[in-house]
Amino acid sequence: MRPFYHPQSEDISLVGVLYALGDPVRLQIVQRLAETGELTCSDLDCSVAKSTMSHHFKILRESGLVLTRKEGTQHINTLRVEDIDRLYPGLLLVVLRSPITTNE
Amino acid sequence: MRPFYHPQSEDISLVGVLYALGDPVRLQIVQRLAETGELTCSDLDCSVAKSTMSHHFKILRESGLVLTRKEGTQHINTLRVEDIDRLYPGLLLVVLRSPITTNE
DNA sequence: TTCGATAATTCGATATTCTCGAACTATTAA
DNA sequence: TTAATAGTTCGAGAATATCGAATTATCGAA
Repeated sequence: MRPFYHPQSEDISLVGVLYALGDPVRLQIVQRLAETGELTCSDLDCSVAKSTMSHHFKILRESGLVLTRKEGTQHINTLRVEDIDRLYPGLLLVVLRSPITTNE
Repeated sequence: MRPFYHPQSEDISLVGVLYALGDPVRLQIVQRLAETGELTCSDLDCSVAKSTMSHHFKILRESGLVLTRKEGTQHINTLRVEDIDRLYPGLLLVVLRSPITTNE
């Protein structure tokens, strides 16, 4: 298993972040992360397959929205709140203000 | 040619808007629309095919970001600033604050 | 009216991306 | 070791994007 790629904050692009947010599953992950602080894959009871979930976390990670660290057998995900707030002030507020989308 | 579909403002979803913004060509269109007020397809010198451009405008329209009206042979596009600002206050500011992305 | 010219959409084919289940890797605990 | 848990990677089929060519719509001139 290769180590995770996390972009430097200067390599985070707006379009990449918006792309990552533009999916109902990923948007919900980000909304729950913002509420709870951190989450593992399996904290989310989701309608999609485990492998798909892994793919979604990869996109969130590589867009710069999420930091993933290993702890034992789990991967713990957190929002890169400071980076995103500094680069795109107001964006996370918009995402949080909207009610959690029940998976459509 | 069927008439254009434009969602009612109550049918505009955050994830749909973010999806529409999460593409470099569409993001640039929105940024330019916000600056110039209105644009036709052919106002944009773009690296993508005409048919692809048409597809991008369709996605912007159906997400609720853009209103398209016919005037003679042209289709004039405007941002639905009031709807978006009311539904997702701060979102357009985030998009505008970031420098126009040269088509990557 | 008919013939271009202009503007943009629609169509059909290929290319890219998404989703899934199965197989695999890594870590911990018995 | 072995089994259990957590998550990734792989390969195939489904969905979406992009392109060029054909089509629709409107306007202005012959």
